Amino acid sequence: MNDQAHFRVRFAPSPTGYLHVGGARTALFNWLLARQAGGAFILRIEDTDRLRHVAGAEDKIIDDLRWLALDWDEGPQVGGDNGPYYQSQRLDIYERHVQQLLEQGKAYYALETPEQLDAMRAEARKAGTSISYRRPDPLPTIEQGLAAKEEGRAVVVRFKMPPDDIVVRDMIRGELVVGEGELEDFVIQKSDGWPTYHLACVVDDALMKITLVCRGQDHLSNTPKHVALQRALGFEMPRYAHLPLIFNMSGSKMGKRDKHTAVHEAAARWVRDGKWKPDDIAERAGVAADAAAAWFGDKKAKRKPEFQAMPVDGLLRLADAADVVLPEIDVHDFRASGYLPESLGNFLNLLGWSGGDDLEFFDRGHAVKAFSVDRIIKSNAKFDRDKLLSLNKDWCAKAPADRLLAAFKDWTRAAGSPMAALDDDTAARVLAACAGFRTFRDVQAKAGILFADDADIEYDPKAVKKVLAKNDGAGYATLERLHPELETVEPWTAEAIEAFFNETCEKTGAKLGDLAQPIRVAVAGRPVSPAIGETLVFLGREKTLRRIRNCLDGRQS
RNA sequence: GCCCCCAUCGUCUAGAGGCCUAGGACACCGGCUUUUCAUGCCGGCGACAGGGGUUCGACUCCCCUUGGGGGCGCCA
Repeated sequence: MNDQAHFRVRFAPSPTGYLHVGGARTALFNWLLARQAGGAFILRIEDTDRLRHVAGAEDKIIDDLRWLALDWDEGPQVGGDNGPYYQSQRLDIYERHVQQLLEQGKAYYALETPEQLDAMRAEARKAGTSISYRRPDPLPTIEQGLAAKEEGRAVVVRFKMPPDDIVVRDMIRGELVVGEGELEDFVIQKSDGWPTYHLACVVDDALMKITLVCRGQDHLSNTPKHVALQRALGFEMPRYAHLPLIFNMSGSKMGKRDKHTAVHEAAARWVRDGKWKPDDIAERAGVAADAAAAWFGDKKAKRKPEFQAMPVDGLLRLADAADVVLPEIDVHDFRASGYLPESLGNFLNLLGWSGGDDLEFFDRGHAVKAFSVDRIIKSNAKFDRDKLLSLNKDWCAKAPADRLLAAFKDWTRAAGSPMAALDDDTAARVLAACAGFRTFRDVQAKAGILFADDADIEYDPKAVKKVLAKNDGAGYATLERLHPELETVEPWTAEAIEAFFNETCEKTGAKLGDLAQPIRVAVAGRPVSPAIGETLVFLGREKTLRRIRNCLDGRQS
């Protein structure tokens, strides 16, 4: 019991953008561990990189964690006894520890210039070794370091790596031994006085009494450094669990670059097909015309930094205009695409962990009970969106109606869908009429046009040809015939409308599709919509008749 | 280049020496249901990276090769 009360884990994101799915998985696993043990889950913002910091990113991360229902016991917004929880507010703490190491001779001021460091690295590479920094002999004294600082030179503090073997016990990977001389003296304080990740992380984990550090495997190689620091500072060593990484299906890293690449490929294709001119693209993306011309005429341009730096809103406008669905990378992207947090959480739970049974569809409650570190998988995983899509479909199908409705309303508002204005009852009926959808975007695609302005209808030429124009305009003839009859259908309900269609079929010997499809194309512009009765009810009689009329009036000979 | 980690269907994974004719899910293919698109139901295709050991017996243990990944920053 006491043991459980002392169980403390943390999630420590760096505010350089939205919450990445990999980070979300790490957060989830930590949360699961904490809830299961009855321990504490701490959120700490690692904002020690002033250059890469993105304004407002921490709030976005916090928002996405909340959306995923991963609540924390200590951290931003909730406080706690071990704060502050922003590293940028803990500089005095780090300074104190750096001074301590300095005074004890366990760290020293290092005066090398970037050029000297580069030279050392090149030399090490040639010599076939991975340690490049050579400790100066004799070491600069504290006085010398201070004096150099006075002169305005860039001075950092390096940790003096002790000549010991370091053993890290990882709960997932087992024992990891790093021998003497395999680690170099790394920087613990930058020349601007801010701590590096290694120092800040070790100090905070200790002061925040973290008992288990569960993080991405990309930190595995750093861990021996952390252990050495802990020893030097007299800290207790937490337990470690390094999670496998998550990649794209192609095996590439899931990064925000993927979005740029997707847009670039689409835009370049459109330029090639003559659909767009670089000038149009420049305008939409809000960039200089010559830049756009250079980017989209050049296959390799997508790798250029100027292109990668393209502003996000411009990117989104482009993607929207080009009908490109950007690959989802961040939690935020999945929100925008109309996924349920339940299914994203469920899916992430399955990446790098398995319950050992065939159960794949489960809620958080089950996850808390079933989760365990020894069932975490060692190998990296690929993020299969198809599987997520399928899982989301199942979650939508099984979610309680009120829960689904609430999530749907959130989404319509965020997505700026015309369905955002619907009352609850209608929205619920739309959801029911689209049953079988995979994401809310599917609902939008199927029924959104019914609630949009008439002018927003884009008639799909293929559908018009096949359903309306074919056979000497048989479909148009059907519209002419049904239009007046639809005026008299009473009441205007799905049942009555369906009954009307069925009766007409019986009378004329037509098949339902012969009647419903022309109507569907006329009112939706495409051969896809909910069942014909519901479709027309959502539209209302007036709009139905008007759209059919408009369609007939706009008929091309 | 150096150090480290990993390795079962296309993908996520089950498998802790005989339960394996290697199981499930997604994807894919075929069929059925269906007023469109979906959904749903039924069936099918499909893997132990290669080579050496250890053992009466290896997907399971060991070694090598190959492949994938990470680290080697005044990024985290």
